[in-house]
Amino acid sequence: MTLAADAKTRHAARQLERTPGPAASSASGEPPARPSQTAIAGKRPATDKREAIMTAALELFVERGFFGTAVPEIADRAGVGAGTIYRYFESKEALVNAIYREQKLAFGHVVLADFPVTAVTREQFRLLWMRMAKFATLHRSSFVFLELHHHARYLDAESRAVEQRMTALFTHVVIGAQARGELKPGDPGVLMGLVMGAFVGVIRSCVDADRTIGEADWKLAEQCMWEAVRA
Amino acid sequence: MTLAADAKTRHAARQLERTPGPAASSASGEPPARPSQTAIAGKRPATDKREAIMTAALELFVERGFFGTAVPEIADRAGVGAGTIYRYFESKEALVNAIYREQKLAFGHVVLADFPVTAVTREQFRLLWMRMAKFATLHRSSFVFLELHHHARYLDAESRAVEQRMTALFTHVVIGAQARGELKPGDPGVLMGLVMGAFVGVIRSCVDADRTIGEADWKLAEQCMWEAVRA
DNA sequence: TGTAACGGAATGAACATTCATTCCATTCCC
DNA sequence: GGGAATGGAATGAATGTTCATTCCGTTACA
Repeated sequence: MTLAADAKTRHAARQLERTPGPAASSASGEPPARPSQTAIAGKRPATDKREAIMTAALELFVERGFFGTAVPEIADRAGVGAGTIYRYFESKEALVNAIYREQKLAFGHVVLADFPVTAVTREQFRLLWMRMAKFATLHRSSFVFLELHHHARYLDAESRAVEQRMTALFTHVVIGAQARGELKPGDPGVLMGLVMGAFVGVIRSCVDADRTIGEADWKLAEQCMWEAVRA
Repeated sequence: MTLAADAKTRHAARQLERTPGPAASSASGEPPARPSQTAIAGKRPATDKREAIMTAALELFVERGFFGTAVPEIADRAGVGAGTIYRYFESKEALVNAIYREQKLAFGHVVLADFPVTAVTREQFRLLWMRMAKFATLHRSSFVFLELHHHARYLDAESRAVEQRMTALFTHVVIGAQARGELKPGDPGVLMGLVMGAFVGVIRSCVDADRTIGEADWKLAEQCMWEAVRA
């Protein structure tokens, strides 16, 4: 079990990508015709509008929620016409799904890149926590966005799959560590919920108090949560 | 400091109620004329419609979110006409605020009633956790609702005040315990965020996995989180 | 000049809220 | 006691607004 878990995690970051199964790529991501794509090099890619739209939408979804945000508002903030959004995304729903996947994968890559599969659990835990902290600090709204849309009904199957793959990876790490007697026994889901929830709770407490989270806060919290889950 | 905290908590549950300050009672809660109210005794109160509306709305807000829920949907589920809702609530926004306050106060009463101010922190912690668990188990959607709307922009000043009063109470307990050397030092907000977040995380992990949370899960989680915050 | 990208007014659907009407428990009058 | 009158509660079709999406005239580029 332990070995399986480690093997599963070795190329963890890579495994988050879409499974190349049947009917996998048509879902709802891309518009009928993606603009320009023109030059192999040079020409600044026309995708900077796509990015502007995604950035604006992400911010607004965080501020007001999905249904609370009007598409023309997104267009305004992105500095494009309302119609332009539909050149890049099939619908508002496709847009939120594209953002979700992009951010979830970005999070996965930051957190899981070169994961030290052979290290002791104490070090793995510290690394995971601190990488999550780094991501959450650098991309605060992205992190809040992911939390907010964690299980929204407008997420499609592919977006849910990205989430599930990530959860599965963590679960294997936890089960392995439990088997080695380095983590408390008990339902792995509960332990992970505890840790992830606590992490979110720290961010939320600081957002609420309009305070920034310092390195010291993160270290304190990390120490606390390690003591929470260690065997 | 310790004494202040204890004194502040002695009648904790009572302190959550609205401060009778100026301009406090006109906000947006009640309809122009509350129906019937007819008999001093006997006659079943016409408020069962009000309750039906609030119950239906709470469920739908949890399922679909505030903006994702249409008022006629609420009316349908409550078994009343759409117009009836406006006899009891000034607007959709007033409705969600009424629900928020009701549930937040209910939570506060369950958790803080007869709080043992003189007990050692270990026991206070266990009691708080287990009472929260009780509330969350008995009123799952109420708890999810409170989490979901924690900082929604459509909450009015009074609703936010209810939330703040509760946070303030907890903060005093934490600061007192820290002063006595029973909890880890550090920003009380971070410690509270850690614990509350972890609590929510456990619930979420179980909702996600479509699993019910047993007494054993709650005890494990409680033990974990005590070890997280104890000095 | 021709082609593709763009903007933003136009469109139709869905929404929150209103209001003219119905319903019914109670009161009043004989 | 019985029948008519009363008025507040309830209703749901109607209303005006807002929204996601489309459409087409304009712009930018090759």
